[in-house]
Amino acid sequence: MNVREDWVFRGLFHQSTSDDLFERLSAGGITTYAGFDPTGTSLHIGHLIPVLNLRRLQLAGNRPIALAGGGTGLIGDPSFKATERLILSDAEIAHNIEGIRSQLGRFLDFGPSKNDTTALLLDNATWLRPLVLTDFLRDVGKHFTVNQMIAKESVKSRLERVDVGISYTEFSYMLLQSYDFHELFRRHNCTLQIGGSDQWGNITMGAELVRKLDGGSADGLTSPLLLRADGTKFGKSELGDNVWLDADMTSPFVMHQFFLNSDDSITPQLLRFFTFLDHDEILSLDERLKAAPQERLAQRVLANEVVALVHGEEAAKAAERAGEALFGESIGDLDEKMLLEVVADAPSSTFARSEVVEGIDGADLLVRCELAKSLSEARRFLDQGGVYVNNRRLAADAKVNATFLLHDRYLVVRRGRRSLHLVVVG
RNA sequence: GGGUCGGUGCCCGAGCGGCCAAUGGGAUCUGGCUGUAAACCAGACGGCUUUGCCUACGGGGGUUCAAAUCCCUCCCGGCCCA
Repeated sequence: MNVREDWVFRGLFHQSTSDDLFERLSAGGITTYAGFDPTGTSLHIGHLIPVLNLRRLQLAGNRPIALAGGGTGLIGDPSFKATERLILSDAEIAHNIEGIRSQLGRFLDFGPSKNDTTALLLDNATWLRPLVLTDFLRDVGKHFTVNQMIAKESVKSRLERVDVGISYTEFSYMLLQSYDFHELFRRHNCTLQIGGSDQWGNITMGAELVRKLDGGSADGLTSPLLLRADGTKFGKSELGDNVWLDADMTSPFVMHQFFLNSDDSITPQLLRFFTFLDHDEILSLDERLKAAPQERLAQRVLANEVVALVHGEEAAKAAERAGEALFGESIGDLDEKMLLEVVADAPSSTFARSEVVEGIDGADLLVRCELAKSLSEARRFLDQGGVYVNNRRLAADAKVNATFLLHDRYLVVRRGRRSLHLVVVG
């Protein structure tokens, strides 16, 4: 497999420390690592990029190492961050690593392999925590000059900001990440670190440390950071939440919708970053996107591919069906199982049958479903025609009674385009 | 500590005795258009028992028929002096 061709095609290549790195990766046998901050119990789609890149390299015959930052997570990476990071407790970090561990197995092959490409998951707490400060300063610190450290772009903003500054703790972060590279080189003959372009400074320092401390040769390879058309960070849902890989935190349906709604401008790049589709297929989707953008074929394929990758084929199909039902045909035609699937992510509440039989005022219903903060607001929504029951617009003066019930016990209340609430009659 | 300018709705920011629930911009929300989009257009944007009433313009007190607007005081922030 020609790794260079693939990475260049996909736009995954930003910078590397060596001209023949791709050729060596194509030949296989290189051990590569990428680090993950255990700041949450789950990875999100932003983390997925380096994970999938590790997978790409594994498929090309190299060994990937996913390094959980159980040690560095105690410090916090200051790179391009505006303010000092919150420090997590030992217990939180240990808990988070457990969550991440189970997710990585979906993407990297940890099983035994003939040519030694078995993935590893390591935690840098293993070697960072036992470090003795004086030894570390003498053996490692000596190889860095503060001059080069303060010259790094990644900490520049923090050094310039007298109001927040940067603590000595965070300033030390780059030494620890460099030390990781040295340990991985020493323990596993790991000679390559990959990451986003914001990690370039940290990566090259690590490669340098490997040379100085071990006399070895180590490389770095970075990918461009993924940005949306408006220049903001990619990966947040409409509500501003991260899109998590954990199905309990972000349902497959929501993730599917997230990718389905991708901007035309960024979709070709997403197809390259987040899927394993071959080049011809991606090019033909690019064409289709240009020729018939309203079909959104590229977005559909993207959404299905990513959800299938993260949650499996079945989940991807179900998410697609759910979306079609919710936005396409009348929701009243759905069978009960499908109905519940479509609204699975919506909050729900239970009403007594008697009050539904009596009839509920539209404004009251909205407030009780927490779709309006006050009766005044609820009336506004009704007057503006922004309220729907079972996907049918509710007249401002209408009462909702038993004739509205689906399957004799459900009401799907919607305010505007996307705020849903399920009422279950008990 | 002295002086001075300021603290207005989610944010910015007008208003400087009645016509102020308070101009304008942004954010947000709803509708229209559309591709479950962007852009654009329209409307809404304190609460309520909604042709009216109540609570609001840093806190408290006062003047007045009437205060976000004037006075006193306290708290907080900027700037200048010490």
